[in-house]
Amino acid sequence: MNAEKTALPEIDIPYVKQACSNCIMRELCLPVALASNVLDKLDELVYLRKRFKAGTHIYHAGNNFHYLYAVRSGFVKLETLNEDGREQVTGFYMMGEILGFDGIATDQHMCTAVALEDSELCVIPFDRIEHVGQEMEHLHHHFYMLMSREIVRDHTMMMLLSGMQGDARIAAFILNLSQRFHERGYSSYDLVLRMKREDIGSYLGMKIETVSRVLTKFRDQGLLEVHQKHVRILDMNGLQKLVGHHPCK
Amino acid sequence: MNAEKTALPEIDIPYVKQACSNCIMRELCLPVALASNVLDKLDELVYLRKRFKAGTHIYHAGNNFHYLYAVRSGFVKLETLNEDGREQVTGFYMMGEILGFDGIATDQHMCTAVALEDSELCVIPFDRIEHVGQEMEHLHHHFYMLMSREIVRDHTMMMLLSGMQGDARIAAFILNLSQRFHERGYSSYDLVLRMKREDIGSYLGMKIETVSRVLTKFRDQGLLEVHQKHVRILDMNGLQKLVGHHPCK
DNA sequence: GCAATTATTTGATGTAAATCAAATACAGAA
DNA sequence: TTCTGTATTTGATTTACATCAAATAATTGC
Repeated sequence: MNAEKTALPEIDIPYVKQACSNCIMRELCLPVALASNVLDKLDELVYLRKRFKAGTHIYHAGNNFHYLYAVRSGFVKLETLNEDGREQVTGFYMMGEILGFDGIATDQHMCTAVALEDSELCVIPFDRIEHVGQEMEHLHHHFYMLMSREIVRDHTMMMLLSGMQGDARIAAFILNLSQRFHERGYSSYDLVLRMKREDIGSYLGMKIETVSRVLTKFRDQGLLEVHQKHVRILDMNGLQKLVGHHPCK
Repeated sequence: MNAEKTALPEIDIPYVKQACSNCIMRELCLPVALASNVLDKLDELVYLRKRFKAGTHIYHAGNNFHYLYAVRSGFVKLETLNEDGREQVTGFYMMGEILGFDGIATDQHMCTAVALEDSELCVIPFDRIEHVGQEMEHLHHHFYMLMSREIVRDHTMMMLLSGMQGDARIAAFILNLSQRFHERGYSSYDLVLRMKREDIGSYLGMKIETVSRVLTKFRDQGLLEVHQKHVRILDMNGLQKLVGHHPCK
């Protein structure tokens, strides 16, 4: 099966046994209140780590669905195939976040996941999650929660796309990244945008020229400092105002 | 707790015990390959039906999360609260579809669900789903599937919002409704739009004037027949071309 | 039934952002 | 280093859509 070439056979090549119990990302990634005997069980579920070089695919639209992927380090973009074949970015994932939920519906991945930089992901065989016994039952709750969170996030994104204009979209995007970095213990003021302007544009529904212009404008207004992929937030409040303060259609 | 007033206490007033095993919507709603003894179990899980008058709320953003709702008849819209307090429609649900997944993430509903016409919903206590025993384990798979489907649908919506312009959005919206009606055994050519133009506009990210103009244009082009809420598709192919044929930004 | 309210359509005008085009900056290879 | 391709920025023009405004149609209440 052609579609399988990328994801499956490679899985057993560069792998390291990885214990969730020792993982610094556990709090964010699988923050189940786990007794230590349950943690051992979890280690059996998440049984390998895999490295992906920048630009390589984690899975392709059409691949059979087997795994969820937890980002340990790096940055991943999700692209959904449009009716007419062109791709659009529908999400970005950073450390501690889990991707792959798009595959459960039809047992085939509906999107393509691409590493934006060299990344390390934990590979979680989904059928093991589904067949955990009674003692691991609250693991189901955790995955329901993760999926619900993704649904809520997508709704927020839909609102942003249908209700806000360029300035507000970029502001919301920057603030969202800022918060996610902050939650992970990084500065909420100094961000590195791992994706290209093109990806940002695709995600936010605007052309790269517009993305560029808005960023320049924000710089001129003293909201941001921009040096290619590095962005420093100078006026967090100003950005928030742009999002909340009726810059809508 | 004020937020609870709407959803909870009312739940036990006008209720009818409803057996999934006899429900005509089961195929679409909970199409688990069920042995009949398992079906009995299911009947215990989905234990009541409730009527909602047009315009009434099924749940409010902020309500504590307890139930999922399966639409038996009628039409429901989902609204998400924006940063600045205004609401935007993020989904429509018709018979056989399940809503409420937005509540799992934080144990509070993040959106508001409103009946667009007199509707009848099956109320599914979510904690029962989560605590089904081994013999009902594949029910988890089914709910994972439903949630994944919602995620995929939202991604499609994001693509539509960020990548297509007015004409294509409306075309995609009509075709989507058409298909969903068709799957339920209704005509895919004669549709009744239960929602207002305003809701359509909110959902598709355009002003009602634009929605109206596009519909008029489609009528003039011979793609549709429009009589207020009733829409008849005259040229399915033409609509599909509009969606697929690069009418994108 | 009629009046009052609400929803929808149609028209004229303004604007945000796409498009077209070209310059500049940056990154990797020879 | 210089060359080559890619990414980003900046400018001029066009366009899709929002906005403003008003007419028409459909609902709702009395």
